[in-house]
Amino acid sequence: MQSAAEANDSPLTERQRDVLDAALGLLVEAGDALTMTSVARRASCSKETLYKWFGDRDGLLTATVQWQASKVRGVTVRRDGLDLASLTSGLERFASDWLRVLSGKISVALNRVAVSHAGSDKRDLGAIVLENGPFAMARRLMPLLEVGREAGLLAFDDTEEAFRTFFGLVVRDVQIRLLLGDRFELTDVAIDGEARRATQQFFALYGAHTNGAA
Amino acid sequence: MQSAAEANDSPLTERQRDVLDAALGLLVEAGDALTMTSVARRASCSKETLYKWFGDRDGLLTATVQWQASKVRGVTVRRDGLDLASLTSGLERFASDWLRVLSGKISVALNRVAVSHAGSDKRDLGAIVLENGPFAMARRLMPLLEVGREAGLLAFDDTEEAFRTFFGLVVRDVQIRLLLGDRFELTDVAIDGEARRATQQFFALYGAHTNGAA
DNA sequence: ACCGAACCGTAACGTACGGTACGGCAAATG
DNA sequence: CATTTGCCGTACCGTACGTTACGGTTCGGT
Repeated sequence: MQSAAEANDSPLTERQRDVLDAALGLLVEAGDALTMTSVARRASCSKETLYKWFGDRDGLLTATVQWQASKVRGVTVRRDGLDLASLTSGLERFASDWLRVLSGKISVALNRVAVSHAGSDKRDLGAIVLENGPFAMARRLMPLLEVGREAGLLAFDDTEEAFRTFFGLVVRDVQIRLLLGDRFELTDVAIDGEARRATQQFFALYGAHTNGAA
Repeated sequence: MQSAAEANDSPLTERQRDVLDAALGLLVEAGDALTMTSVARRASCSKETLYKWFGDRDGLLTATVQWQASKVRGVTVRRDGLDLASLTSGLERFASDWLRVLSGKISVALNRVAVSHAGSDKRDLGAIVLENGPFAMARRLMPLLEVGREAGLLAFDDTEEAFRTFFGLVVRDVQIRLLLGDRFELTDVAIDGEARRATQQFFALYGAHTNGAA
């Protein structure tokens, strides 16, 4: 019974990607009420095919989450600019993009289902979301922070510590409130404002010109 | 069919509180896999009684969450001290208590189930957790911040804005990582350290002696 | 033209669980 | 003591859903 569900690194066919997109849409609309029947109907495929391709319901969910994760990649940060202005704009763009993704319906739906299944002993969706969420953000941002430090613009001892503070300044209570269903209005201009504020506060805490102690 | 589930302000009997404690324990252990049968067995009561007391499964979950929420109340903040030292220690104790609650198994379990049911159109557990979580923290902390401002120790325009920044500095990525199942080690001394760091950073951003602009 | 693989649509199966009904018992109530 | 009340234990019902099975169709290969 070694289906495509276990070899999750096998390239997806066009049809399979369409099926996963259907599952994704359904996940956003219905949340955890996602049923195999509804996915089959939405994707115009048979349940037998779903089971052949993804093994079981958990495999389908995992493949869906990974499929979405594979889409988000590629927001790379250029580290060619070493002056204060480009570092600032880099951090601001980072915070802005992050908040935009975070407050999107897809992200909220994915985090919801991952949190729901976090205690389970089956395939861990939480680890996938964690890996492609906060951890991915850390992997992309920490090099930028270190470049800023080497350029004498930032001062900190622990890079991860600095990143986590930036995370806190950017996200604050937005994510948990969204996950808990709080109706939240985050326009694009508000997001840009939040990004600017967070970046400014981060410089106030870790900028080399102020106080170097964390 | 107006049972105790609808009049949620009716005082609970000792037996009912025991039942809710059993449900709480089961929620921590099994998460959303909590079944009416398992609660009845754990609490040594009949399912019929559960339905008579709480209406339905959702009512039981709601009552359980509210029961836990009613326990946490009472961490009031004294605002009698107006000097820097007492404000600092007040903020530190606040952050410390908050992180301790946040990283506890019960809080994680409750937030998990609330997030899971957030999209539902039934009784909104998310609103309850939100009300007794971040919002309760805001209601308790914001007066303290304003007292600090009136004493000339803090400088900010928007109290809620200042609170949310404090929230971000304290919680950072801890809660979302816990909810997503990340194995996390947070000893008591680490929590106290986090609280001190967050408070210090908050003063660096909003202390009246540094820069008054947010 | 023929074959087999892949897949669609749907029906069917098994089970878990929410919700209900009922018999018995123990304590309060009179 | 008789009666009512409240609750336990358990059996039961209905349904939703994961999973499987199967007949029919399309399509690429030979």
